[in-house]
Amino acid sequence: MSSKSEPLFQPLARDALSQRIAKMLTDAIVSGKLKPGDRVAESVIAREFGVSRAPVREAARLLESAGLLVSHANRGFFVRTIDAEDLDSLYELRLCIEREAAARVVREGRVAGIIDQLRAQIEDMVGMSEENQLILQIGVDLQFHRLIVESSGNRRFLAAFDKLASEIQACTAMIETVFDEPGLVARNHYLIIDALLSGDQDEARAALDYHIGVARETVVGRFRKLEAEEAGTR
Amino acid sequence: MSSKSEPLFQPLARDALSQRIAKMLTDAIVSGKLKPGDRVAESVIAREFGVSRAPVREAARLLESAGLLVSHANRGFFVRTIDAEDLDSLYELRLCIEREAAARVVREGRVAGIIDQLRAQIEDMVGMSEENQLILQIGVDLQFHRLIVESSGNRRFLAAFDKLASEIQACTAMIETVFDEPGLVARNHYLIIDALLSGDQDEARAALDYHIGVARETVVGRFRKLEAEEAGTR
DNA sequence: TCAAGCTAAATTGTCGACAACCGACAATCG
DNA sequence: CGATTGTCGGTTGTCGACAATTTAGCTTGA
Repeated sequence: MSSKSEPLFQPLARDALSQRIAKMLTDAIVSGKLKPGDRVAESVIAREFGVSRAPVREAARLLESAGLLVSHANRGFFVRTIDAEDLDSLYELRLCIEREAAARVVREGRVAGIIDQLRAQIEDMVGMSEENQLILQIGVDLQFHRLIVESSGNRRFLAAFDKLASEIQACTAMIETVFDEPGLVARNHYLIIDALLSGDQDEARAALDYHIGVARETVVGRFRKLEAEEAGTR
Repeated sequence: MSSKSEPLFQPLARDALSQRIAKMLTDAIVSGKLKPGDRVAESVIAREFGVSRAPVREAARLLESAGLLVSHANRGFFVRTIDAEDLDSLYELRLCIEREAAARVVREGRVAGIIDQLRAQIEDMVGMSEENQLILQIGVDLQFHRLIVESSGNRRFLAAFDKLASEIQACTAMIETVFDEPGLVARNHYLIIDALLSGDQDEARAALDYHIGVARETVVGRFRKLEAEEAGTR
């Protein structure tokens, strides 16, 4: 029964420590338990996890290159603070990448291969919006866009997108209500599907210009308001 | 002569070790002393520099996030191998970023502020092309493009560009003659300047589409040939 | 009261050491 | 002779320790 088709055992991930710590820290950040500007002292984290500082440092460097932490020489790591302008820049870069990725998907005729999965993801989003699972919905939302970028076939697009996505996710986690009408946002993704199916590269670009443009305005707008409030209380 | 323009002494960076090691390693890679696929054992490097493994590891992680090294769990670091397709993806991403950056420079009226510096850099390139200083010319070439991206005002554009640029530089260092006519390549940058001065965003985009498109074809083409040769000898 | 200066505690940068692990070669068995 | 198993050198992952630096609290003086 087991010649070679089914390897019976998975490779049993054993990079364990630094990877696991990185994941814990990531979760703490995107879930908001660690807030922007918070200090992340490696010695403290190491004590809490009951490990030495080396793997914590490793994990922190990982999150630094992911853009979730920043490090100041001789002063350690801090949760990255991000201002509205920076977030806006982030969305602009995302737009550049995603519109060309979508165009590429159309150009290389890869739409058919992913259309079912995309539809299913929209359904998921709609379901989550009805249950007010905002955080989860945003996760699937990013997965939807990631799938498009992934099937563009350009590995650099994907790598850049992944980096952006984690930061965007962390930012949106800081905003209480990201969208007024989550259901509408979810269903708007059908417009992207339509554009992809049209087979016209420019139409695909236009669809993403619009879609991401709306998200950009909404999220950055909320963020600006949030900044203004904080400036007031401070 | 030196009130504040030229600070005579640098702040004597005290992150020293890992930073300096990272720079050394980077130079070794972009200059081709370390070739793609080469092993970079932290213990070996540490011995050579006469330091412990910690700062070497730190530096290696830095270069990893810069895309110059890759790490395999429990096996250490290797100089990143890059195939022609990957390089092509790299140029495509670069194009996405740079064309929008240029459009932004025009849109926000920042051309005047950098035009002199851009011209000077072209002159430098021309000079270097006449002295067959190819590696140096490519450095200034990237500086030219970096200046445009920098003055776009989008910090994410710049960060992404810097990451790309180091990889592109490393790749071009592997090719003996990158361009047949370096002087022509240098002077072609005037076309970009003209487009920027036109004040038309689309013209700026088109200029970079063309310019980077040419570089892309040339470099990727050479790289493909290089790959074919290696496949033959292997 | 508050600012500046000083001391002590905490934290980072670096180090050397040890165990776990990988890859290659030698030994063993069929 | 081929394949599996055991062994060995070298490397990485992790640790605890120490010195340099930063931070926080306290004292001092105006």
